[in-house]
Amino acid sequence: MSLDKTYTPHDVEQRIYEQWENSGAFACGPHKTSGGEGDDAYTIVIPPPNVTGSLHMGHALNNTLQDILIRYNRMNGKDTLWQPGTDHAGIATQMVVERQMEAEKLSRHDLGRDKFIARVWDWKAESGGTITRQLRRLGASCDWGRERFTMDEGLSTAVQKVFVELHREGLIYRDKRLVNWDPLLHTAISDLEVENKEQTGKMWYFKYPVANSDGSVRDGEFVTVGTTRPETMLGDTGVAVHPDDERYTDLVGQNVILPIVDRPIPIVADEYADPEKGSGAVKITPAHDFNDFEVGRRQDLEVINVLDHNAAINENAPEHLQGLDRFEARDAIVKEMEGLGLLEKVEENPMTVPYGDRSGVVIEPWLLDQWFVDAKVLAQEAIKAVEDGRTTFHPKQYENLYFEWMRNIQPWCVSRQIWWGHQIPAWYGPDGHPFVAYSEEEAEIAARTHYGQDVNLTRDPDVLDTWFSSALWPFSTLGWPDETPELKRYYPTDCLVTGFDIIFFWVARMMMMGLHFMKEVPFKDVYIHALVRDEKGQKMSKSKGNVLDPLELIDQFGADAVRFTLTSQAVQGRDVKLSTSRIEGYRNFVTKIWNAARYAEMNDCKPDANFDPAKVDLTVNRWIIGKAAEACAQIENAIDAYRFNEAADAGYHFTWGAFCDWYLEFTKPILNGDDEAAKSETRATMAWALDQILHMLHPVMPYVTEELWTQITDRNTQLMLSDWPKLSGLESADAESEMDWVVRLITAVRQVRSEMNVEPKAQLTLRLKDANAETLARLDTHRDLIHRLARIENSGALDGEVEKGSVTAVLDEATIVLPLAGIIDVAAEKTRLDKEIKKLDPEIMKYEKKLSNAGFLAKAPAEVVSEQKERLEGLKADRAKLDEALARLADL
RNA sequence: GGGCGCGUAGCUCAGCGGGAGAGCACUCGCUUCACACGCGAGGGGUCACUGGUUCAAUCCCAGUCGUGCCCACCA
Repeated sequence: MSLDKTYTPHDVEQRIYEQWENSGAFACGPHKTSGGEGDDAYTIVIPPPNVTGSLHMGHALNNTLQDILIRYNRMNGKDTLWQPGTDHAGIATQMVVERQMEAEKLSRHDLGRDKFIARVWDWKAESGGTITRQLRRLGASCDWGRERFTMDEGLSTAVQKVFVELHREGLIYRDKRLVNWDPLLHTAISDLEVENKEQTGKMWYFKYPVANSDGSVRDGEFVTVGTTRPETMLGDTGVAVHPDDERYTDLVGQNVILPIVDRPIPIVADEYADPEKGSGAVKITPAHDFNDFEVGRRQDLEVINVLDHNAAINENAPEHLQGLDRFEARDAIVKEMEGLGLLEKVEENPMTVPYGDRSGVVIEPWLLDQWFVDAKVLAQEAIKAVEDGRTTFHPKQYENLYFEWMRNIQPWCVSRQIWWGHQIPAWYGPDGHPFVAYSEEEAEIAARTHYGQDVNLTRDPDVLDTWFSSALWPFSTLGWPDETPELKRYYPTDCLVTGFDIIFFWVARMMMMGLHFMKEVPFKDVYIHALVRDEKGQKMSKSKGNVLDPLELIDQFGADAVRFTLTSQAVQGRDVKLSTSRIEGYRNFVTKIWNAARYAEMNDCKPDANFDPAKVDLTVNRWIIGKAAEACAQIENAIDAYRFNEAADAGYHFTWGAFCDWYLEFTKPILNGDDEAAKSETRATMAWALDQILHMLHPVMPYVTEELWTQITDRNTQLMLSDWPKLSGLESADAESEMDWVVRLITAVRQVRSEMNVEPKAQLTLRLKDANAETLARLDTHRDLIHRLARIENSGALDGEVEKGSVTAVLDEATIVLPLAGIIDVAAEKTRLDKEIKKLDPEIMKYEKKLSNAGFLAKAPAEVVSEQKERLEGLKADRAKLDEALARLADL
């Protein structure tokens, strides 16, 4: 079998993936690699994508990084579990299905709850597999046999148990308070689901007439209040002034008449009113403003709700305004106030307006009975766990973000007035008393005890916030509340890989729930990666329509190229901006690897099981082995520190810069020669080095490496299950310095050739002047490859004078002499030398200045001083040789 | 109003107390027996600005300007 001339990812990827998956290679369990015992577990739970979703760039980055960690640890002998699954995404999914039904002119209420939910399940069955198929295309090595869905039976049991237990502990409670109401979706949402947007709005100043004690209006006496939402004035039940505000001292305790409504409302003294702002008096609308609600509680004000669930004016308002939409009502009220002569002024006002992140409409604070989680209590241990390092964030600075939010955490409103989700396990008696229980039967028993007789119970129609079930993901997917072997083995998980945008939504809540129910952190490390943004630096989102499709890129360039690009960009704390040219560049890298493998194959370089990299003779071979060891260590260190870009870099540079650019060229003379022993060692070394490359790059580029692994050998194994290289100790300093010299010699000759416009085909003579014995020995050892790569036909030491018409270059103690009589272009050579000198002189001055600085000599570490001295001497010697060369040139 | 981050080659970005780097783009030269998705050579940067610490600052500190994001109940 021989390798195809070109690598076509499209043909290969699907086949390879099926082979992996069908062989059971993804499955967890202590049966993995050939060498590893698999004693240590390594676990990652996938951030479950929305079941409605399809793969976007953020997923691609997120899952590429997880796959790197998983594949790397799997190769290192760990029993790895990458737990996959999807999220039911309550509101998002319900919206998708409702939108579909709109085409049939159906609402969910036409169907009824049961039928609607059945329809969502149908939809999930039909298109719920999209994203997991797409993750497969990316190459994700998840244990698909363990795939979970947040509304699976087992996970639903976990949700129920958590709700019931937290309720019994008093950490979930029902409360009537203002919540963020989405008037389009008709549900409450949590604080986090509200997006505050900067806008320029208006501030209207209304005059409220002051009333006499008998209720009549005092002529010409008003209290001015400002508002950005005039429609809420219909629900005003008070006006607050600061207790120390002397302007209003006399009015406290009296009433104003609320215009339009003609209701007397009290003027109260409350520190909430800021004398500095506006008139110093503020209207209080407890039913429609979070602050006002608090003031109302303190001041015992009436709470009058004037909006219905659509945020239209309801029956508590004057008849002529009822039924108007909130914004229509706003206009109408302003107009009416103006007509009454009670509009003092209107100002432009910069403000932040709350929008629902799903619906995109303005959110209304609305008074409702809802279920709340006492996050303040649960946060305590979660804060501690990060403080004491049981869980560590990478990069570390995200811990601040976490702390800040956790320390100021608010009660978490978890009930949602939608149908798709986990229905809250609460039943109400006739008087509305709630019974939280595992089943209706249990609730009935509790009710019987409570009421002393059988009563009819009604189940709470609400469902839980989607993030409630996501918060349990690290243990619910492992079987909790059952004490499964998996739970014991894989919890706590090792690393959570996610974007900073869901630290609050998800990470924080997993920490709270994990610690509360498992008594252990859900993950030891949290790796926060950057967001993949669009070219304007904006977050990609479906609603903005600026989403790039990773699948198209995979089609175009292959999954490996896309993965490598994302990895090379995955720098801690910096956003990823994708450019096609970059992906193209790494697609070329994939091709390069392929071609290198083809070359090895053509030269009969087959892996030899008996090859021992510690026992090779030839310097070139020891050199590439040492380089492989270095690269491998760099990759290990990089992955261990979650510096993915550095891992990608190290692999790239070793493969292309060392192996392809130099090693394959270095060894051509050997492979074409007739020294059988050298040939055989070199073949084995090349095959070995290529093997190391396949291993090292596998976590990032699984497909091409696996394909080559299976194609270039007849070993019946999978690369993904083979052992990570253990190369420490194979580094070779002497081979390194020797080959480095060869590289510099060749480069120097090439430079001269290029700048002198020497005919590319011309074979030159090379002489080394003033070369020491070691240098001459090196020339001798590597003569063949030097001749080949620098196009030299004859080389050796130069004993006499440099002959006229030679070009020279400096290489350590020696001078490279290239007799170019007849070819040399004097002017060009002078230009070249001048250029060199121009580069050197400022350098020399810099070091001279530094070394003449007494402070430097006295305070800098000795090794720094001597190093700088050496550097200066080297530069000076180079400079002297350049002068000599110039002098010789003058003779011509 | 708080908080976090960023400003390094034309573009996208690494690096970071003692010799300025990569990919792409650009220039020149190559059908060199793996690869033109290639090979070789090259041009290009007061490392935003100002001040401080230090023997030494692109790197540490302070401030300024520009820019991005997160949080916040500002009538």
